[in-house]
Amino acid sequence: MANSSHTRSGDTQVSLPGGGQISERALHFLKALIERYIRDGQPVGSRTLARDAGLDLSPATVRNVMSDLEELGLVASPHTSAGRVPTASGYRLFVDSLLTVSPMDNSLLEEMRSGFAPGAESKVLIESASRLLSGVTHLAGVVMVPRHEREVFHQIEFLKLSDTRVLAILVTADGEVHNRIIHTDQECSAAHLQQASNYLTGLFSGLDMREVRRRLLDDLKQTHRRMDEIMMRAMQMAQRVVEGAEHQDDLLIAGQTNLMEFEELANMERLKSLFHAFTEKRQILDLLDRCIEADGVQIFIGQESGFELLDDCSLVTTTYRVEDQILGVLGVIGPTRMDYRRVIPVVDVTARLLAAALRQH
Amino acid sequence: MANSSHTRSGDTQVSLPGGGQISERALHFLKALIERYIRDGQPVGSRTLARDAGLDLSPATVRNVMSDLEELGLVASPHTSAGRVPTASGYRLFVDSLLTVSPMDNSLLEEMRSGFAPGAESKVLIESASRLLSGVTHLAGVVMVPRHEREVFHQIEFLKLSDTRVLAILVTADGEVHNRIIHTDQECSAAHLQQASNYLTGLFSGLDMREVRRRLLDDLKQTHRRMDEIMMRAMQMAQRVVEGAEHQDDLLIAGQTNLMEFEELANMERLKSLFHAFTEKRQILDLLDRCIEADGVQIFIGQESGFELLDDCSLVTTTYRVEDQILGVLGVIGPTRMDYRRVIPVVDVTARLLAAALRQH
DNA sequence: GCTTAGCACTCGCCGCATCTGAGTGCTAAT
DNA sequence: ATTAGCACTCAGATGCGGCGAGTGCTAAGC
Repeated sequence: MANSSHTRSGDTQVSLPGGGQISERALHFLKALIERYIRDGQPVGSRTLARDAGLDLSPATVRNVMSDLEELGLVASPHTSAGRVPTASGYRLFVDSLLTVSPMDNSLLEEMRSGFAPGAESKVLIESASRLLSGVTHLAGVVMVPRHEREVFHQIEFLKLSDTRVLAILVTADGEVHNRIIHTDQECSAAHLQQASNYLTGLFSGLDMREVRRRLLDDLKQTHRRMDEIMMRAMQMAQRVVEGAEHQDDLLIAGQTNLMEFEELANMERLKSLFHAFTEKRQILDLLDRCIEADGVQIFIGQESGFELLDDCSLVTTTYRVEDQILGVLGVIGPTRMDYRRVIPVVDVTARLLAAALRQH
Repeated sequence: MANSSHTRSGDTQVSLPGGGQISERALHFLKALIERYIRDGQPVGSRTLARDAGLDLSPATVRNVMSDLEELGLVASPHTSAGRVPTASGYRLFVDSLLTVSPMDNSLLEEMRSGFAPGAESKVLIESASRLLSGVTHLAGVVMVPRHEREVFHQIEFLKLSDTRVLAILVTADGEVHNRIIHTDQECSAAHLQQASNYLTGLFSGLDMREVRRRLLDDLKQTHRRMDEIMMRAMQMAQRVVEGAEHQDDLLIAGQTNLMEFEELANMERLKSLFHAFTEKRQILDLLDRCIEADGVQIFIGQESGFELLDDCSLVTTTYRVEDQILGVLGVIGPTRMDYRRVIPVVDVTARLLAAALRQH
């Protein structure tokens, strides 16, 4: 066992994150194997790989190398007489150091760019983004919409609907509009409402929602008597609006049905719970939340998501931001066996396009 | 062949919509067969049916009757040595004349009633309805939301966002709020906007949207010069709002994943296209549109929907209305083999509860 | 004249054995 | 270090016999 590694001694050795050593050549084979497996989804045998790798070596040699890769836990064979399949760690290594992302084809870029109607509302833009993601990659596209917390208060307005109902309209700096109907016990005149909205808008305009919420609470507590009654009521109404808009951060998913195409997921049980999670959204949101601080494209492979449902899935995400302010996260969900080379640039570009479109507000 | 019908001559004969004759007893068997089939989804054999029907007849007799039913196209056998399965016409006859809907259990009624938060916004109520439908029946619940056309204009308000952008808020009589951001070439002062909204609200309040749209068009054409410029511009803005709100009639679907439980639909191809139709919504909407004039609970069985995707599905719908005004359609989609006895009252009650909740506006 | 027992028959399904082909690991030769 | 050769493994396809559920028909029974 002193040297079971089938590696030419002259070959460059590379050390693995896991601690092992691996030859350049073995990595080359791993790359070829994964690319092949991504292409047609079937275990790759030594003969095929020998042909694929372009190194003019015999299948027997390849077998030796594959045996090493297996020992390192980078590939596995579903059963004795099948080829090899990448493991999660195999994919990990692949995306981290082997992957050469293909630059994006110009016509596709153009197509994607035209997917965003310029000047549209942010909600529409976000829908476009998720539709594009799923359409172009044939996977499920996800976009987490701006967390309300990070939005900036712009103005608030009250509209009398009837004697006891007031419509509050909260406009944020990015042009988003939130409505809420408030039932009041006391009647408010239009003039009072106007006054209230002017007051609040002056007070909070330009602050982010977290700050607004904080001040609202403080002011309500402290200045209990100093304010006149109308302003007091205005503050109370404002609080209800702001509270109602809490946890507005939502998730848009498109192209879920795309996932039904993949045999590795073609299992009713799994699909059902997956789709269920998609409609519940909560868990997916939590997951995306974890990506929000990261820079650049993030990839979760298989169990890395720490979320059993997505064991056979990968998640490719990135943040989109306007003026260094992170607005949200977008990406795709698909089987671990997805075409990372193509998917990664698409996710990246979508984020940039979305950000650019949002910047126009 | 003069009399191949295995029917006691003393038995009451009933004529069928299709033209044939059938004995009361045969109908009783049909009913038992369908109920059994709905229960456990497997072809029903003569022995089982003999036991089930409670008539103390031998399997042989039952076989004769079943043979008649088959001749009439009410049941079919998947293959020689399987039992019988209801056909679409069988189900049709069943729901039309054999079905005894079970009165709704009180605790369920209570549960459903509490599913509607009193005084909530109509959007929330509609969501509750679709969630309830799918939750209680374990099928997919659909609710078509009020067609904007039929809604009644209540008030309109304009809010200045920036120099060139105005937020238009359209409130309908049922408390629904529609926003739209309008880009204007010319700057509008807050006073002008106030004036405009007063003017328009006075002009259109109480009219239904169809009427509003019509008048808007007429007035814009005819009174071209008689109005001052500000009002003119107000009308133009209003038109853009109303236009934008067109075809707002939308569809809410809940519990799609429930459909994955049924083996008769457990076919990736079919499921995929079904789910696709659910996200596209267009076709389902058209279908529901056809139910809008009907009174009471409507049932489409299998191909009756005229919509290939739903060949193995049934659709149970009813309208919900407030003060004799039809607001929309709701119901469930599920496999033809669904428990109509239970589903029909649920659909019915949901419609009533939703209507009652909406009436509070 | 219905009803029913009896019987031959059909046919899907299950388990079993067999065969094939792809792919492996090992060993010995180059 | 590489490779040809070989024995071996194993999933998947194919074919076969038996079983059981269910049918249709016929003839006997009430």
